[in-house]
Amino acid sequence: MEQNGYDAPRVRTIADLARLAGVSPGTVSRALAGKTLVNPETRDRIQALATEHSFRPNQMASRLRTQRTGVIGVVVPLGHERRQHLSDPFFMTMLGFLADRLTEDGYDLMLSRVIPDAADWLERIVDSGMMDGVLLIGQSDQIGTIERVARRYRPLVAWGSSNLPGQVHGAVGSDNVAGGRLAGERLVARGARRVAFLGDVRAPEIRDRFDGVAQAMAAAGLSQTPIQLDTPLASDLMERQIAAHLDQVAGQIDGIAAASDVIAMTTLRVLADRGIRVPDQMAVVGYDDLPIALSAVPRITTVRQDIRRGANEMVSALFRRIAGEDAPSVTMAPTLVERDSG
Amino acid sequence: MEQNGYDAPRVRTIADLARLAGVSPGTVSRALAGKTLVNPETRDRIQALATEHSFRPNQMASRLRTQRTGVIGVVVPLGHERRQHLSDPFFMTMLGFLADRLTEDGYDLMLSRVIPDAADWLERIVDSGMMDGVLLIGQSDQIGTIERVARRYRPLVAWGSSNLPGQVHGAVGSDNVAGGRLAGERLVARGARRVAFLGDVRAPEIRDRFDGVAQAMAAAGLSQTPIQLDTPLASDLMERQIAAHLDQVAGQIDGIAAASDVIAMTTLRVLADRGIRVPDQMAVVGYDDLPIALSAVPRITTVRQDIRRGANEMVSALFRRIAGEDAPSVTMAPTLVERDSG
DNA sequence: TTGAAAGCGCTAACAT
DNA sequence: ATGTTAGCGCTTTCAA
Repeated sequence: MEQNGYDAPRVRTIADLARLAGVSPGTVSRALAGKTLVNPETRDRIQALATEHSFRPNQMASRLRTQRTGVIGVVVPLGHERRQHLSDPFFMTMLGFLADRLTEDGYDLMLSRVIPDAADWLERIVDSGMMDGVLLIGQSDQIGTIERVARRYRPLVAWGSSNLPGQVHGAVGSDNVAGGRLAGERLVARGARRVAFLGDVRAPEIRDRFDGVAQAMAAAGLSQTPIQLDTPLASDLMERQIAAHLDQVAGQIDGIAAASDVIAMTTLRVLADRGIRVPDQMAVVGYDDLPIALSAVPRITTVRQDIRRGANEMVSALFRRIAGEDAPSVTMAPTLVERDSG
Repeated sequence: MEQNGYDAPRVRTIADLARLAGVSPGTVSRALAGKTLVNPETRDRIQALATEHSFRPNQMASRLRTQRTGVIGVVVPLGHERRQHLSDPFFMTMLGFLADRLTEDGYDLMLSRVIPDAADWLERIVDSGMMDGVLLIGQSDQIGTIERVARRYRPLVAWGSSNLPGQVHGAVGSDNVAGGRLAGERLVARGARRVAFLGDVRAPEIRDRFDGVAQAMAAAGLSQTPIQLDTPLASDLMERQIAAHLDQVAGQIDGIAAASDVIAMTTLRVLADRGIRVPDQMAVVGYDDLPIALSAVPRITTVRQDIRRGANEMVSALFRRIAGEDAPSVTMAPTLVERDSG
């Protein structure tokens, strides 16, 4: 079509198409939306015409009119850990599952990576009029902000804990204390008596994991609390930092609880460099159960969070909230995946 | 504010705010946009009022009016490999860098994961009127479609090769043949004489890498072409498949070129299970240089693609195209990162 | 410097 | 079953 060199003016609007079809814009709108109140014949004719001219209605206009955007905002707030990059495997895995699910349900996904220095970072997002709902991956240290906004903006669900009394925003998360306990118990069962915890406890979920490990140690009658050692998230720094930490506590520990599989994997790497055998001389337990845990040498024993299920729960809760229903917070139980590292 | 229990009706529109300020909507619009043609005093007064009522203009309306969306679409087409999940580390790393850069430049990022079964999947996206430009991560087997759309839709840049004669869409990629050659040369230098290539050559970039490896082998005077072995992308399947492959060619090969670091890492895992020492008995070279390559045991020798730079080049090219300028395709040279696995 | 008014392109009453 | 009309909330001429 349009091979004559005299291009017909491009069909850009419903009005254009209506003129071409000899009907009114309203009819075209109905026909394209597949509504029942149009004569099947006109509907087909209009749809054919639309295809022929590869016409697609302007979404911006449609969304302004219907006040329904078909977009879900997925926001990653980077609080205390500004250096953290979006490519963190946990975020990415979560994001992947969210994208899968939202796409299936016909929603688009708008991604924002925000460093919450402006006090109204979340307001800016929810009040932009650009999305039907917002999903937060991680609450970081922004629970106050999140609660404030959630008080008046319902379709908001966050990944993270829901232990706040009277909490109004929907939260989906796993029980990090229980997860930490699982890790601690495993280390004890493997004969560890003195363990180090690798992770930055300024993040509340990491703090919970640490507490869980400590509880397990105490329950086993070990008087010492775990040695907590910070780890930066950036991968190049992480290895050096972990190496420095481990050299410092060399000989004093026989077990390591890592706050994530990424940390665990880097730890294995550092231990291998030092000729320390895992798990014989040092038991290592990870957290998350990302695919890399399975490909590491040795395979990483880890506390599994069901990220796919988490993503699905988040989306389901959000949809319920968009529909005006209530959606309770959900806390999932972590499980221990026993492999070879500890 | 609004603590009296009689909430003032929420200020939702510019008209609301105008009424409150005793000016016209036009003036509010100008004031909020910080335009110069408003009296500084009225401007400040209006801005203060907006802050007080935490008013934020509706983006949908603004964008419809200005015909500028501030949104860049990032699209991952999953062609021949439908099972591939968005959480593929390469995609995710790329996405992370793109998000960083786009956020910096004040754009929002709309993510679509499409399975291109409908012939007009890309048209649907670019004609939605929802974005100012589109970035494609990977061309999959959709070059035809991409070219067709790019012919009339300029702001389109894809990650991938640009070897098509007369290619009209902008492409940013690395030279996969050269990369494959690098891998092959390294294996030869390490004493490998008979190598296997692990990767699915139906993807054009993987095919190029295979060809590069083959070229290197030939240049070294080795008559045998590499044995090509398919690998599924799903992580659980991948390990079993690789194990089966390697058992089948056991004893016949002394080097492995992996199409990605993920494949390389899984390969190391399988070799460790079989007690095959790397690199002494088997040299392994990866591709991409993802963070995991550095944490693997042993550290993976790999062909590095500068993903961060790639992301930046893509965005820069896209912005130039949005501005109506021309942006040539760019091909980056891969480099060899020598580590321990091969 | 500000106001009035005309749309951006679409949809949904309402009317026919 | 289809047409007419009035907006969605904003920006931007044009006029004052």
